[in-house]
Amino acid sequence: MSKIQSKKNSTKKEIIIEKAAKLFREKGFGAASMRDIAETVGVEAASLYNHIQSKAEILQAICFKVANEFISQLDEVERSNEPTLKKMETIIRVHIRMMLDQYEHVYISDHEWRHLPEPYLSNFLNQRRSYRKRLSDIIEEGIQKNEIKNIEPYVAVLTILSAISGIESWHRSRKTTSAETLEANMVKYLIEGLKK
Amino acid sequence: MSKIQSKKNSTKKEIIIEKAAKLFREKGFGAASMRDIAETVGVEAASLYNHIQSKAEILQAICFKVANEFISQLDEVERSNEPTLKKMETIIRVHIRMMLDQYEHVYISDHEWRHLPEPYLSNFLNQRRSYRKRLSDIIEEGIQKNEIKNIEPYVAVLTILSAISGIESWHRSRKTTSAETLEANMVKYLIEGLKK
DNA sequence: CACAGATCCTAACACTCGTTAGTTTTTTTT
DNA sequence: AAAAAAAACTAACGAGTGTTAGGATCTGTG
Repeated sequence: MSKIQSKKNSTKKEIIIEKAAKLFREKGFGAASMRDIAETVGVEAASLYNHIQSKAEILQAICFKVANEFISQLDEVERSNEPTLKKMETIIRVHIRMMLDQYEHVYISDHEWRHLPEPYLSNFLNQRRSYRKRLSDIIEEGIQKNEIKNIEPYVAVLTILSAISGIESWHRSRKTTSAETLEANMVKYLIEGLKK
Repeated sequence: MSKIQSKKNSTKKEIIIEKAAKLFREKGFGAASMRDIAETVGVEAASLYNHIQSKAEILQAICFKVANEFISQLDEVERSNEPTLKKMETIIRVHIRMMLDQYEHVYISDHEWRHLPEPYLSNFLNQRRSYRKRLSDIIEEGIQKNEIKNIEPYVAVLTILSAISGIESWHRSRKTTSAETLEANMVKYLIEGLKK
């Protein structure tokens, strides 16, 4: 049982996941081969299997790490007793910053989840549905409390999450707009649209 | 020279493109094989090559058809002398309806363009950059004319286009929200966010 | 130093991929 | 009905896929 040196193991595993993430984002999960990944790690393809079990496991690790991070941040927001608009602003900022700071991982979780093997795929989609439902409930509560404008909550959630996921495109651009400007203006846009 | 029966030819070609589009959307360009496409068309894989030149050609046809449609709609809006807010609403509605009516093609154009071979890839990206610049110019003009709120035009464009492209997720859902409700609410959200 | 275990390598397997060649069948034209 | 054209088929190519087996090498502990 290799428990003692698990620190070194997980370190190498993390390197593999990090390099793989970059390639998955650049070329897509299907087009990035194990040999591609191995090359950027500086090793032969077969050697990767001393640290991971399969290509799919890398994708799983990325997708569920991101999902868990979003969920635990939402837990926190839900526990707080802020007004609805403040809650939504916090959530929006969390999403924007995740997109700015962990671009690679969030992008993969957004775009490559369909390559997850079952039962992870169903699991992931259930988590996502549940997450959006919770966001939608926050908005619905805000409408009933007359704190935000009357808008179909599902559509508002869809609009917000999709808008933010588009930051991917900024990330690949020549960045004439700074990250701060981007965050400030997108928050402004998305929050103004919720106000009464 | 086969020009006379070009109608029957392009008809079969269109069938292939349509079936391929469905598969590209479901499984991604890379994961959808020529043999998959052939099966849904009801033919052997090799027979496809009597009507198309390559797998990539199918992707090109889809991406550029969509791009051209958006561009020509934007031409029309630019020629009109409506106020900025009205222009933006028209563009937003065009995008939403394209997403509703031509889901499969628009989705592919949004998500699978990276698999375009050169020089089509550069071409496509140039067209896209130019398109976004034109949208951004409309917003900038609106700000200078004091018709809409002071917001970074690039960020507004990014937000609008990304939000709409998220309708993809609605399309795959159980649709407890009707298309009309979706369009009305998304327009409301995105336009309110632009108003002063 | 010697042993153990972790990590690497080479080689290969069993597929699948897009595409081409060559032939046969179906459809259209004369 | 004969000839020509279009479209289908079978078979195969070369390349690339994720993954496994088995052995070599490196690393750290006793």
